[in-house]
Amino acid sequence: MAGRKYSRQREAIRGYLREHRDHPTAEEVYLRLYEEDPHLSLGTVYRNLSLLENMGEIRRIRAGTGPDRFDADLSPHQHFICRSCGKVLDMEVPAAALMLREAAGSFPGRLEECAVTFSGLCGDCAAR
Amino acid sequence: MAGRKYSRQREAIRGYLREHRDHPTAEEVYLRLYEEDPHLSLGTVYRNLSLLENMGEIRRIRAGTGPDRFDADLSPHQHFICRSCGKVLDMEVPAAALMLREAAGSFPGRLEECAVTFSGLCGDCAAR
DNA sequence: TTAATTTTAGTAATCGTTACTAATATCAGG
DNA sequence: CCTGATATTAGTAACGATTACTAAAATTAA
Repeated sequence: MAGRKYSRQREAIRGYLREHRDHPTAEEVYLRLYEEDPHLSLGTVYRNLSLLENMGEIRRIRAGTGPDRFDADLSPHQHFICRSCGKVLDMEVPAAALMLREAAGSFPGRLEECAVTFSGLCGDCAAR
Repeated sequence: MAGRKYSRQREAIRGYLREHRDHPTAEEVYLRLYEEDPHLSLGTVYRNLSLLENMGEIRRIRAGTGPDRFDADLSPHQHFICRSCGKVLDMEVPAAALMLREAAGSFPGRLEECAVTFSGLCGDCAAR
């Protein structure tokens, strides 16, 4: 598999993301796994998150501001980021697929990706 | 108008963005205006771009990777970023408005913005 | 003209992330 | 089980984009 070797650290990162679907940042993953492995390095977390992304095992969510977040849920969905509390919520917006098709039709190149990110106030924050 | 004073620098930045619709970065704006005003500071450009954004006069485009870009075109449209040459193109995707309405309908908070960014290869880069 | 307030230039600091390097871990072949 | 080639790591330094700081200069209302 392309000269890739097993790594305990990568396995832990992969496992953490599969169990925690709250879109953690690299640092959040690091802090949590550091508790069980005090020799873990932040750079290792960043490197493996990028690796897992390239392998197609996880998705990177580029929050408007602040650090990137990561998601092991590969099903087609979008994200909402609350501008007040920073929470990231999953969104199901079927029209997104339609939009990609509509855009790809008239585009004179290769349209590969489409990042959709909603923002505003989440239910909790809007209640105030 | 909210205790804001005139500034020659801000006027130059506003003017540059209105005349150049190629989605320049803060540094590109700085380098170009620096030629006419060798005392201009990069921090001043960043500060005024954020100010103009908050005043609703320009839009900030968060490119996937790399620095933010700015756009004085406030009409509803989306952007495409070429992953090969970095060029930013305007896109007209009517379904985007539909998507926002669809999402807002079932959302239990206040859905304010919807950032859509396409990526892939532009026409020129795809030709190779 | 004056005085309050905003803005600036210049620089330092911050944040998220990537790059570097020597040491360690994995793993295929003998 | 060794052994060597290669991948991976920890730790730290460096990086790019942006923001924060501060004293000086510009704007503006009275």
